[in-house]
Amino acid sequence: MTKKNKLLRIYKILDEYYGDLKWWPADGPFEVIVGAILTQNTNWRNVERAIDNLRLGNLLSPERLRRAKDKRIEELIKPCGYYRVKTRRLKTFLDFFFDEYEASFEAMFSAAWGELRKKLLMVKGIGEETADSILLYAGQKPVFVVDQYTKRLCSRHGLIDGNATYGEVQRFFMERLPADAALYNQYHALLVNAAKDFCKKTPRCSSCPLGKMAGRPKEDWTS
DNA sequence: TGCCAGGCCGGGT
DNA sequence: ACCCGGCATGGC
Repeated sequence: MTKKNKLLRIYKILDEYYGDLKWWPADGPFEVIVGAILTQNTNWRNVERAIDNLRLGNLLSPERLRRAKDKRIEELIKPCGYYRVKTRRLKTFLDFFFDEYEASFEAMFSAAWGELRKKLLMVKGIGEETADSILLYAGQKPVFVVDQYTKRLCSRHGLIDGNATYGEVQRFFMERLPADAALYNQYHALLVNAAKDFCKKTPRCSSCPLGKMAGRPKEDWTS
């Protein structure tokens, strides 16, 4: 079996198990980006509260959020933690967004995504995962997103080395899968769900839909 | 009750 | 090139 087919087979198993997870389905790009920043090292549940507060405060637009006082934003996003640094990161992104693209998402996403990725990484508060989440989930660019869940599930299943870097894990997927944003979107969501359900510190491998794959030697998966 | 959650930065080796 | 402390709230 080819490398590509093995990752697609994992995908198929998880996709049939979970169905279409529809991460960030109909929210506009701005809400996606706000969520990507607010969820840094934070439970999504708490992020939902913060975003709801921003919406109720009528601040879920680039123009209004940019004008809002830091103190007001801090109060609204408090539930998701790190509220001072995250307020600063939202404002810093907005400065970039207005200065470089005149607050146009179409302009921002029109360039080649590799160039946009480099620019996003220069924005204070946007690292690799946040940049890639913006590219994939807000811009529908074919960029595979990696997080702690992805790394843990992959290393538990012998797909990657436990101390592989972000770029190494990302390349592992992107070299073996077609460059398809819809596929990457669903795949990442599936990996996160599977890791949460079966791949915690006390794993539940017996009920994992990938159970038959667990514990196999690495060569079994990457050859 | 402590540990963890969809990271990132800055300063130190 | 890594390694670490700081950032902060809510859930189990």
